[in-house]
Amino acid sequence: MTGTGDETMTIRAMCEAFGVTPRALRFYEARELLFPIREGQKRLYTRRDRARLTLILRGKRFGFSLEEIRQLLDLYDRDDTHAAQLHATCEAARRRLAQMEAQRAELDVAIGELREHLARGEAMLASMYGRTIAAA
Amino acid sequence: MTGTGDETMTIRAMCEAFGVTPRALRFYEARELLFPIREGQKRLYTRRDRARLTLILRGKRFGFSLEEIRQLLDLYDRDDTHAAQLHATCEAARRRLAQMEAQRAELDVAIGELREHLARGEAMLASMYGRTIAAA
DNA sequence: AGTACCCTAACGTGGCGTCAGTGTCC
DNA sequence: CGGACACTGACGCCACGTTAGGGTAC
Repeated sequence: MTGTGDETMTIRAMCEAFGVTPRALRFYEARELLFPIREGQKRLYTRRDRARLTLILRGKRFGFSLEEIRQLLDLYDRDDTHAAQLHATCEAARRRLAQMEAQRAELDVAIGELREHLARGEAMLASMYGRTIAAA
Repeated sequence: MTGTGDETMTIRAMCEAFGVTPRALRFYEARELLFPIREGQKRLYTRRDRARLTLILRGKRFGFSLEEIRQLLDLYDRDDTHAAQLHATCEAARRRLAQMEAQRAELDVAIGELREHLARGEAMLASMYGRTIAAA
């Protein structure tokens, strides 16, 4: 057994379970997103840390900053009914969703432009080298 | 007259013409993307700098790093026929395009997931507050 | 003398990666 | 004694923003 027999996990076990690096977990702790207990110097991650990390990684996939995620997690802790927390999370999600949709629109434009530029560039190359490449 | 009467521009004029900050122009110079001449301490930007800045900003919209842009600009300078440069640029464009398409796909997935989460969250809020909000 | 513009130098941002050096356990 | 793991700084990355402090020209 790596641990003491209870439900805590070492940093290594956490990394394997969640697919993150030790550096990332320490970083989240420095930013006050995780609060592992200490056994001597070593960190031990509890169920609570695991739940928080799940939410952290989900938030990251949606493009929330760690600071935003921290604030939502804090709300979650302070709110027993989770009503206010849920409300705030939905608001944040709506704002973030709008950003992501705007970002997708910009990305679509950029992709379209780059495709055009690329087509023109390849056409120029073809005309420079003769028609040998045009068929490829 | 601000300048010496030739075709150079001050940093201020460049910023207004291209919609960038002085800090950005100095930064591009530090990274060797621009080479304005000096009149005393002041920078004077030539036609060449303007042409390069146009390409820099275009490259940035496509998500190229400044280092990648610098390499392409350097090729452009060293290659009189621009054949090799055009070839390299097209290769870089193809790679970048693939990245952007992958990013778009990920973004689509994330948007879909976030919409689902949001819908569930709003449904929970509605059930908590009764049906008063559900119709809104 | 003010003020409008220019300059350099250097730190801050976000999310970690990557050493460097030390400690602990087996 | 070696090796695997842990730890704490602290600097590096990218593309600048933002002071801080000083010069120069009108």
